[in-house]
Amino acid sequence: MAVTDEAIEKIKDMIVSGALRPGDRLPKESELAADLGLSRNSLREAVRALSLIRILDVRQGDGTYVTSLDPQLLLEALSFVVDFHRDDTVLEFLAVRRILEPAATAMAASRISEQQLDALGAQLDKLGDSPSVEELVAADLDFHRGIVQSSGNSVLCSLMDGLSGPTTRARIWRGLTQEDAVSRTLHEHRAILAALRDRDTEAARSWATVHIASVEQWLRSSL
Amino acid sequence: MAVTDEAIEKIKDMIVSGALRPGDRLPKESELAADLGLSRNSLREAVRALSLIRILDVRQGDGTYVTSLDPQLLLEALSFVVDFHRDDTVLEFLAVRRILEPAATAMAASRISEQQLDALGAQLDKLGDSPSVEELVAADLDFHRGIVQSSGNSVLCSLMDGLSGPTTRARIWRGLTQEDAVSRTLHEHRAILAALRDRDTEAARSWATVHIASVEQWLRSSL
DNA sequence: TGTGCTGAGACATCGGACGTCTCAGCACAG
DNA sequence: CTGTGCTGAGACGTCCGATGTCTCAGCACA
Repeated sequence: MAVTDEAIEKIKDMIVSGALRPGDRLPKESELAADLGLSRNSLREAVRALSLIRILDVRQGDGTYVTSLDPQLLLEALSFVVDFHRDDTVLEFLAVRRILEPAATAMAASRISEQQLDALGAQLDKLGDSPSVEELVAADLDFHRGIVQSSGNSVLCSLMDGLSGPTTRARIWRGLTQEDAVSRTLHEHRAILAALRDRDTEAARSWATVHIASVEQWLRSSL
Repeated sequence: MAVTDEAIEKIKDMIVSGALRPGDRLPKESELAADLGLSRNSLREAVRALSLIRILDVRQGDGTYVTSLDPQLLLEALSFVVDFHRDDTVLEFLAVRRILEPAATAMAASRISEQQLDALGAQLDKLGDSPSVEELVAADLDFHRGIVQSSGNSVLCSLMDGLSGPTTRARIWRGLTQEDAVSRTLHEHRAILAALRDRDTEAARSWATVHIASVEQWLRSSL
């Protein structure tokens, strides 16, 4: 195995074993390189790789630190990966979302706070009836993220964020807005919100399913 | 932004835009470095980072290639990230699995081939009644992977693989095997298989839910 | 025709030099 | 005494050039 790969493993082990804890600072590059028995250049490749997936945080002029290792942070890397997928696998991602989103929405129905409900309502009101594509994409993202956050599972939240990130959604919406989908989407959002307000778990789940399924159906017919 | 980060973005763009396709070979390091306007060392950091998450495949003495970009390959990186999570978030990962696994099992019920069913049955028979921990972990992984593969959604399959990889499962099983969980698990596996044989979507979904929930319950009580 | 050698090309690794950035600590003005 | 601004040490950022190692295509020979 290449020395850089070894270094990646060793740093990983140091963190997993607890020798390095979240927020800890690593020895300076030259020291760490000496400890692990490789050159600074090779070590830097390892550090760079770990920093791309948000394990390490390098601050020029300061030092290198272990990140908080929050699921939220680590799963962010997922969206980077998802960006590489082409249209033919978008459907599969959407199918996964169709499984997760209704479940998350149902979970939220029994846990969401009045405050959150009001925030979601205000957001829908602010959007109006004929938003631009960018506004709609942003609002759609915010709306669903707000709900999933209320599910109380941060892993689930980050996963959904990664799976249906801006890029994916934009790609879908680019075509979708040409139909009557805009008003239907807004209507469905309101229905979901109403179900949440009623604390109606099953209604929330069903509306979320309908919501995703309608997108999926459109996408399937247009590919 | 650092030159290396720019390079990562540029290489990503080249792939996403289609200038570089899966399987394509990149220009040699020195050339690419010159094209992107940075040194070979810095470029190498970018390449290493992208190879860690399976976007690029570097072969010493040959060249650097774009991988197949299969969802399966890319989501492999997920398990690397999951390894960093500590016990307190394992429950959240399990909760996500509790959502996905029943859905995947239900999907498999209507699509799985006779051949696959026989393979799963043979695997269960081979395991016997009192397997070792390692055998059980491996068998458990294989069993569920086999089912999820039959769901026909490769993204779902890779995602599940990443979320409940060897490390996570081993961690859970280490404690779980001390109880009567072994025989109960084997029994549940057989029940799931029977439901699949009957093409009984709902029974399959329910057994899968029960299966995960029992693990979750044990885990929750022992933390 | 098949085997084995060989050299070109590409990645692997290293060590050192220099630039840039951050932060703590000191000096000075208010 | 307090707050501002400078300054220098330390750490990361970047680059260069040299050398080692590996892969593969192509040639020579049996």
